Amino acid sequence: MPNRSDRSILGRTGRPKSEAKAEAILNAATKLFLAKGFQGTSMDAVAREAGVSKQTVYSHFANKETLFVACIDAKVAHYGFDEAAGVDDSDLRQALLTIVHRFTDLLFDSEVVAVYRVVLSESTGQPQLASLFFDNGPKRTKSAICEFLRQQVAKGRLRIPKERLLYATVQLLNMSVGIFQWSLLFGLQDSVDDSELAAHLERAVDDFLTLYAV
Amino acid sequence: MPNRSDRSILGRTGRPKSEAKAEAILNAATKLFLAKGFQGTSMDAVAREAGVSKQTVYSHFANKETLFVACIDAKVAHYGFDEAAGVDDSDLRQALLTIVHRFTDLLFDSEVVAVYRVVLSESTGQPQLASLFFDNGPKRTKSAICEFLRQQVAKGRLRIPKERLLYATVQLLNMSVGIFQWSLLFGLQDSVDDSELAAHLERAVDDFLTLYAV
DNA sequence: ATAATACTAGACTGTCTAGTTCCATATTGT
DNA sequence: ACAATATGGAACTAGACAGTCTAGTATTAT
Repeated sequence: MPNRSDRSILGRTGRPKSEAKAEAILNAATKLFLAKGFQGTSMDAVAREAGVSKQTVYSHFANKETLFVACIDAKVAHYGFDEAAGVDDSDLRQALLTIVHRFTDLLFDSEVVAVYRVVLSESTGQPQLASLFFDNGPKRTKSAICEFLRQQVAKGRLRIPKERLLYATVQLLNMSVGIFQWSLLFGLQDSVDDSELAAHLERAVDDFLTLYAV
Repeated sequence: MPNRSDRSILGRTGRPKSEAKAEAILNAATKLFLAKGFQGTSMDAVAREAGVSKQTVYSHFANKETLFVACIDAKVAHYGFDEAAGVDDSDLRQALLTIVHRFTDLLFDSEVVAVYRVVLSESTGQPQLASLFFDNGPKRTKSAICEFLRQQVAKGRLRIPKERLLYATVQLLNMSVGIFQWSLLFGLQDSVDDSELAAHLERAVDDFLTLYAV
């Protein structure tokens, strides 16, 4: 793993590593890992897809596992969800609708679905991978939305006991995903009908408000 | 696949296939598939684990895929969930609690978690596998519980519009699984604390009753 | 220019894999 | 007894894989 960002070391000479190649490798590997899984992807295929020699792959990433973790890491960082903070909350119902729409847009994105699948299948052999994904993905999302709910409680618009804030957050999200997430994960459908989803989310938010609105 | 149940063919002679060996192969394969996934399991390993020659494995199951599907099929058949029908419903809240407890007991069973994981990871390459699992597993569970709710509506104890019965069923189940299922699937924890789960399920059922009780 | 490093192209090792085939032996129905 | 089939054990094919190595070429800082 000391193969990357040696650029910063002073007194370094010779031809520098190409960031462009590193990125090409990462993109190629991500594409293959998400499509074919960890074991289904060979380093030769990564090199071929990246238009690079295998040696170069190993020069940037120590081994297959390192490369895999780097791919997941990059994807998780890319799909951030800290946007619940900036939602206009003048109308609470509308704000919640916006939030759950953003949430499902993220969760039902085909690439995110693929990440879920591949992380799940490799999480037995690599427990730290699951933490890496979970802590930087779902957990951050949950925290952001939980914080929004806490603010609404503080503003006197929701009635949620402090010790139930996390429960209520998960409840809102679980009600929002409905049956869609499993259908997508299992590949039984490859996209969600927009109007069907919108109707579903309205019910979920209304039920949530029934439980917690002041 | 014409390798099995040739027993029924009339005029058959010679040494019959051993059902015991077939079962040993199935058990060994199931164990390995659930622990190491489809690609992570070799037919040699299955033969070794079953205490049987590879030839015998191929004599009972045409190929690796057939064997895999047979394993999933057997597991799904074993973990049936048609028990919602027989629940004593004199006390509705208690009946719902019993049902969601049975549901989570099933869903959080370590072997069921392993089946979810392996089916998910192989569902891209084998879409019919996902259907096999989904139709005979989660879908049957959902139907059983949906039917129970329908009866309670008929008895005038719940108020759920007919077109929302499925929505309400999924809602109850999604609220019940909470964050536990993901933690288990990702291997972040390997069991659920009983009292924590019990408290969670009480809240879920109470919320459900708040929404739908007459 | 020179030294240091990155990169390509490919050969190569050692290991694993699925699937097939051969043959000797075991077990069964007729 | 006999024919038919199952089984064990092992060899074999044909190929994939991760990772290493070499040798030549390209690029860069000094």
